[in-house]
Amino acid sequence: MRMAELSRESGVAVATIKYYQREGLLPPGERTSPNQARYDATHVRRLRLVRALLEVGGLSIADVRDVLAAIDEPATSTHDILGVAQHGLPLARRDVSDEDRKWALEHLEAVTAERGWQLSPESPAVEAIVDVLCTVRAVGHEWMLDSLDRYVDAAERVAEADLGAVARLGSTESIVEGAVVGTVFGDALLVALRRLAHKQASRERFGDA
Amino acid sequence: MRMAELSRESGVAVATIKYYQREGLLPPGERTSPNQARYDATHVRRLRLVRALLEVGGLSIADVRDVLAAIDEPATSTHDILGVAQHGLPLARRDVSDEDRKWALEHLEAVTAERGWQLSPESPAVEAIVDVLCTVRAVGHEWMLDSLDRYVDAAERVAEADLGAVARLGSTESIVEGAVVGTVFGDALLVALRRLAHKQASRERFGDA
DNA sequence: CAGATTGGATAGCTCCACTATCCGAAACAG
DNA sequence: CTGTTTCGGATAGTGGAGCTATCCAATCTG
Repeated sequence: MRMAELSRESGVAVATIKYYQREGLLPPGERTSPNQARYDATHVRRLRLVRALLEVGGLSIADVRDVLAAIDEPATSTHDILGVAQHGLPLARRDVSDEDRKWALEHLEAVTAERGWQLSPESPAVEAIVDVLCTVRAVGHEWMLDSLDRYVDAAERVAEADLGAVARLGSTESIVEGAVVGTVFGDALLVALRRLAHKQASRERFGDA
Repeated sequence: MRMAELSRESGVAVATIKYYQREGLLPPGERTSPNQARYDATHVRRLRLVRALLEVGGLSIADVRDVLAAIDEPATSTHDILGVAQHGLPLARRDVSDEDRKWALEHLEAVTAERGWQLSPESPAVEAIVDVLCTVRAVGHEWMLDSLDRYVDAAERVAEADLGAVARLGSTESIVEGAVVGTVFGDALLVALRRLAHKQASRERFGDA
């Protein structure tokens, strides 16, 4: 297929496809002559993934480029597939004071220790959690920490499901793509489900007014 | 306090504070003369909340304005406090075909029915979930649906914790602010904890390589 | 062969979240 | 009281992100 068909198939404007090519989000087509190229189903698929990461995942163009680079790497050991998937995925960050950071880390350790989790305070995930906890305190809503244990519990459960799902993927296809997709869209799914669960729990607790 | 001190106290540049005032994110100070004003601790607090919603919550200026408007409304019944909090909070949306939408809704109903959840297909949360499910299918990763039940379970658990926490807030102060803060920062917290849980689960499953 | 389409390069657009400058009035230091 | 700062308010400008539009010569299509 050529540019126009790729555009029709994927629902992305021609000019936008060209832009994505320039930005390295879409590999070049197979050349048929010095200034003509042909595309195939892999390009359609990649384009759909790019749009999904941008729209649902809320990633920036640069984030998408990093994530795709991870996907296109030859698969590493099963153990760090999720690590590779996480590498390049953004988490909200903030600067907070060292005292605050220490305070938050202690709280986090308090609830993860009993589960035997090993925290490396330098890891992006821990830093992001610490940032959120500090922010919550800064706006005067420390009470949220009371629920931290339940949050950790919920995160543990979905993570187990995620690991199981990824392990079930045959290693023939791109497990890494599965891990990335699962991570990004899993976030969006979890957030939306939480909203729905709020409504439901509120209905159960306070009746149908 | 006056502008300079408000700026120092909150860590936000004077020009930015003026911008937030223009955008309606910060109420005007108390006038002491036709062109002078005085600010107090409520302004510092509000400013910190605005920054937190922007940076951690990833909200736009317009979203923050909507959320603050909800917070400043006189409190309604306990039942729909979370509804008010949700109103104005964004969820990723996409356009998908009606067939896809129907397919996703059936899957969602399949796992929520046994919990006795009532879905209104028009609600933002349901629409967002449907969008994500359709997107997951569009990029060829339907296997994620196998975990949907576990996700719903996790969402239900955190929602219960959230409701409990909000109910524990005395009605004297702004419960609505608590609900908004809990919703927005709870999202960020859950997402970051999931990343950490992935690492931990991967370590347990595949050993320490 | 005529007209449309292609890949590629470049310039421009809109939106967003600030940021900088200017002004005349008020505050403060001496 | 005087001279310097700081104030609020208004207006214009900045830089980045994510496209979008235009132009070109080469190539494909009927």
